Amino acid sequence: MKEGNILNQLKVVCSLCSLRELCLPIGFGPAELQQLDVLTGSKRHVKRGEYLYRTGMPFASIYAIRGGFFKTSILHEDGREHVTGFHMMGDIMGLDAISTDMHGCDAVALEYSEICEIPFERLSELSMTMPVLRHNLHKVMSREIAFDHEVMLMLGKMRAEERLAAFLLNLSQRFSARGYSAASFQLRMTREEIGSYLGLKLETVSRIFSKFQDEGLIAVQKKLIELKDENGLKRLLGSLA
Amino acid sequence: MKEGNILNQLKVVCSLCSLRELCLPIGFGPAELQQLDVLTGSKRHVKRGEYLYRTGMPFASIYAIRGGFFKTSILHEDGREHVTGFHMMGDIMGLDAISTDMHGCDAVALEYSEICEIPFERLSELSMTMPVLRHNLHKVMSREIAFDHEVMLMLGKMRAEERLAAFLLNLSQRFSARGYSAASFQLRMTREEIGSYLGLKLETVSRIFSKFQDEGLIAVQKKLIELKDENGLKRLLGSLA
DNA sequence: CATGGATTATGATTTAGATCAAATCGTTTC
DNA sequence: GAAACGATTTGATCTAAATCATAATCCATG
Repeated sequence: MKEGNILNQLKVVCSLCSLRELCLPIGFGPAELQQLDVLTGSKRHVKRGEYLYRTGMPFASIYAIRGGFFKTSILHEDGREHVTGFHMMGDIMGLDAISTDMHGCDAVALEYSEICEIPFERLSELSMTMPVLRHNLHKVMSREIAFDHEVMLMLGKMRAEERLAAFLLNLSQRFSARGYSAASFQLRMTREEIGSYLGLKLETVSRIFSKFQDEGLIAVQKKLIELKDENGLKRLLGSLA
Repeated sequence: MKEGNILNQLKVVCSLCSLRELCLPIGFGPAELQQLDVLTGSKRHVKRGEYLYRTGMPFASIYAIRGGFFKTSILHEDGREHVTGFHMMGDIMGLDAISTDMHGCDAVALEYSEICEIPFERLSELSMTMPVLRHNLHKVMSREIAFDHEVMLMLGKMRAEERLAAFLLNLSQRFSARGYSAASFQLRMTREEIGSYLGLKLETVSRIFSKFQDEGLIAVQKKLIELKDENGLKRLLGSLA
């Protein structure tokens, strides 16, 4: 890792740019940064409720979230909708579309959001000459695969309470990694959307929030969640029976 | 798509090599094929029950299955195991490990298998100068992400019978794509492993196999499955209620 | 700021699938 | 080839979460 020191210096340089720091984590030289600027030129904002892309639309770009909150969901033939993920600042969306050249899910903003559009073909070409960029792209895709496997474990093996605990802890950890409070945050999605993501019904989500509150694990006020006993939630997760 | 004709010719050239055709789908020139041969030099065989890799082992290579059958699974703290996938000839395993430089799941051979080990760093470097290889690598990773989302929909929204139907149709389709019979195949995994993958108990899997048989949808003889009414299974999948 | 449509909370009842239990079938081992 | 073990099938019972139902609350918009 001879590059280590240089990378650490650059970390400071690009600390203000969420894309560089979070999406395609740091490690570029000044010349490379210029190229990246060209790449990430196209910024867009998406209003609450607006679709960033829809199933079936031709794929050309992936999207890095600069700020805001999204959900992605797939639609089954019979009309059932399943929320496949919630995405926040620094996350990259649209990676699932590369294989088919067509978006395979819908992406909706759950609040006013700003994204930057990254033409995938250009990114791929750039990655040719920029080993760090290439590595980061692979890392981002790989992380999504690994995370999806965790979600499968959750959907396939956990009980409702465990799913909710895992969900809250994951949200907390992600907010925390972005510099926001780990203990207190605003939910951007409805109980129904949480339920859809976790394979539960909204009533079950609501009931368990109430139960967690009664047990002193969290405090719920509509969409504001406070984690009162993080370890309690973790214990709930790790234990059998 | 000016490359189209060339690619089609090459398709024939490498039609005998499962790796080239299926894993990193076709599109290489003769010179590039030589380089690929260097890359894919390391072949290994894995006996039934043997681990190809385990959670926590350092990541260096991804693995292309030349023949045989694998399952991958993750272990929860409390001992619960969840099967995250079944993998056959042409599939690539280990992509989830790139992000952490460490394998995040176990890969076990369910029958005698042959794999070829692809040092990821070298593949990544090669992809620098071989646009088609680069594109295919991205496609393979993207396909896994998209497929995982389908699995989430299955685990989160489908009833037990629908999951089994989806599972059987997916297996059938994959065998078919590899030149085997779509209508008749041998299961390599136990009812318990199917259950683990689908978020069901082995008794439920067994009961539904029996039910499907009674309804004339399939014929089951231990591990040999015959799809008697593919459309019936598809109907089961697409319908509400 | 009033009105109507979402969203949430909570209770009563139902049900799909889990759990518990036992018998059968297969296959590996000694 | 008998013993032992694992895998499968099938039945009876139980339970976690779904469904149905109602009320309360929120909040979006004219």
